[in-house]
Amino acid sequence: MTLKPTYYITTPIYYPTADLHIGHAYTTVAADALARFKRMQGYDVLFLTGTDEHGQKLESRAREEGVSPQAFVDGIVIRIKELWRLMGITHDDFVRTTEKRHMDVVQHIFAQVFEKGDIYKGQYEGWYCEGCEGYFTATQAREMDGHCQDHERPLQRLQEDAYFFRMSSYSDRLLEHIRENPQFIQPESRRNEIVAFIERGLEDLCVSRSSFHWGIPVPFDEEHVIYVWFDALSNYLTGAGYPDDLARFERYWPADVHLVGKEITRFHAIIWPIILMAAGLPLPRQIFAHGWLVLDSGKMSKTRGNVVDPVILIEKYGVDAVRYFLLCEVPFGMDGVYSEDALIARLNSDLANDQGNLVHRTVSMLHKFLDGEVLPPGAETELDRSFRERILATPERMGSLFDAMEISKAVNVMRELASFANKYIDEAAPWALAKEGQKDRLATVFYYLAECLRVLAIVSSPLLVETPEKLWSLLGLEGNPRSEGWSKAQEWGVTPPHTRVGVSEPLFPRIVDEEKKEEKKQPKVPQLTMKDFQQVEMKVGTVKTAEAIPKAERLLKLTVDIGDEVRQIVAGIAESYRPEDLTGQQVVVLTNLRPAKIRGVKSEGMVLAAVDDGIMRLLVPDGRVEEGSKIS
RNA sequence: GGCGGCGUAGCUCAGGUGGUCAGAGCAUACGGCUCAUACCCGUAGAGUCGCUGGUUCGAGUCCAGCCGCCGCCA
Repeated sequence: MTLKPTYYITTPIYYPTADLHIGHAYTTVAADALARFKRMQGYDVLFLTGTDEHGQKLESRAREEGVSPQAFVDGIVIRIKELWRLMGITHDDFVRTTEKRHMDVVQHIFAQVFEKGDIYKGQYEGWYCEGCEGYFTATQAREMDGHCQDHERPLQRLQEDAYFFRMSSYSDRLLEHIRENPQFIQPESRRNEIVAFIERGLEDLCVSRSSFHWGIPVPFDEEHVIYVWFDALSNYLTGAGYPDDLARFERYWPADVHLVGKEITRFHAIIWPIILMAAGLPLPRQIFAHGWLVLDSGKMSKTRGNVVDPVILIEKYGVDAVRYFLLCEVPFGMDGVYSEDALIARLNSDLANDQGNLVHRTVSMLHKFLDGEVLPPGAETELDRSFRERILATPERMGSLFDAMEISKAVNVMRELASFANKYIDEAAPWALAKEGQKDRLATVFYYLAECLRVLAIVSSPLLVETPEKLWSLLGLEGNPRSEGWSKAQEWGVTPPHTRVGVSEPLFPRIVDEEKKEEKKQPKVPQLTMKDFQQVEMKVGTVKTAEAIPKAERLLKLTVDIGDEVRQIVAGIAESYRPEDLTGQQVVVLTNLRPAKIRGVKSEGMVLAAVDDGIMRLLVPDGRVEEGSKIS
């Protein structure tokens, strides 16, 4: 019997009329990150997702396809589960509303609320369109001028028997609950909307339909199926074992958070709590409405053909890049803009340049300077101390941000640590330490860096699914970062001294946009004035001696007579000219170039040559001229 | 139409209760480094803080009006 605290988190259950897009993936990845974080913190997590498989729309979609509704959804659900597998989603249960266990729950609740008197049979009256097979509200009917545009026919006033849920009598209780529990509906703007909505007064809700049959039958009246939202919302109870497995149910219920898209806040923040109150069950602790991933090209829709398929993105960029983008790009409850360019920018700047390169340069240097071994650290300097404090503060800062649902900010804290580590490397300058033979300092710096990478592996584990483990084994550590536990990231000195690191390969390859690369290759050439040009001094010279420079395939060391002096010049022409052919050759020399050492060889000028596809051709005067002749 | 929110550097956005609040990241430019995935580190922006009035010694920060965008209104 475990005494672990529990954490129950849910996603909405998705409507399987078509494959899911990046927006669905966003919700689920966010929930997954939170679930993973809570597990690492030691919570007994129940992470639930699923599919909402009933309703008229599905019934008619299946009819269009010429298959049964069940066969139709079965096909799509397989693909949804495959998507979650691809994205590394770690749900503990997956509720399909067509499962018997769920249908039993819904009928159980419905009957219970009916017996209590909060569901009653009445007459539904409204504006009906035969083409739409649906009712419109009075407001909608007025706006439509009593006429359905889609089907070009007048709305009919229809009446039918239906069951109603007495929501009206719960509005005060619900309002009170919302006011007393500010965390109940988040973010605040959504809560205000909900409060405003309730304050206008709640009507009873029609919770049965008889115009179609693809749904869960009202237990005592086979003519009617239960309203889809009543059906769908109850999945949160099904997943927790209600009502048969009471031990499980009491352990996990009430849910800690229902993560939902902002478009379905109302169902979760009004209908669902009232269903629970009517059924005598505790309310969930929080409904969190997140924003949307909006396309820069406008709203995502099937008809526009701009639906973003997460599977394709994962194939192109890898699951961790896609997850990172989703988690980092959409802040707390706000909308975020999706574009492939934005994803690439994020991947390159954050993952490849900052974090991936940090790992790669650290491990490469460990091999180069310390033979791949993490040695015990020596004395701690001020620089080391601030680095250590920064490392150890990271998990806690990230943790409290996760708890506040500020996932993107938590991601940022992680990024800041990588950035700080890069700065630490620059300031510690291990290459200089190696040159000076400061072995003790070197050992300390790399021990600190190893610890930093260890912590990064742990704190990135809720966000990413492949890279943290790769990093872990690269660091030569035992086990894997996920099972380390969050608190291990707050401990110092966990890396055993003398650990040997593996061979590094870039964790996140940069995505290079070929077009942009071309642009960079050919920068705009600035226009020079005559005055600019007159600053350049070029003279004709004659090569006196020429010899190869050892270990430098392209370079030749020349001595060139430029009239009043003989200069030593290193020229990158060895691939096109043999030294022995150059003696006596006249060349053009840039003589007022600042002297430089190239491969340790002094060079006082530059020999001009044309380059054609790698072939060098020396610029020579068209006829012999005096050494030192100026070029103008 | 009613209620609510937003409009700040090229881009994405931070900026309790009015007075170092004119900022961060990305992008760009320049400088540095050379361990590294042309990477990293440092420095740089004058952006009328949507517009117009007002309150105030002083307003992105409060008030009014206007313009534009968005959310909720079963």
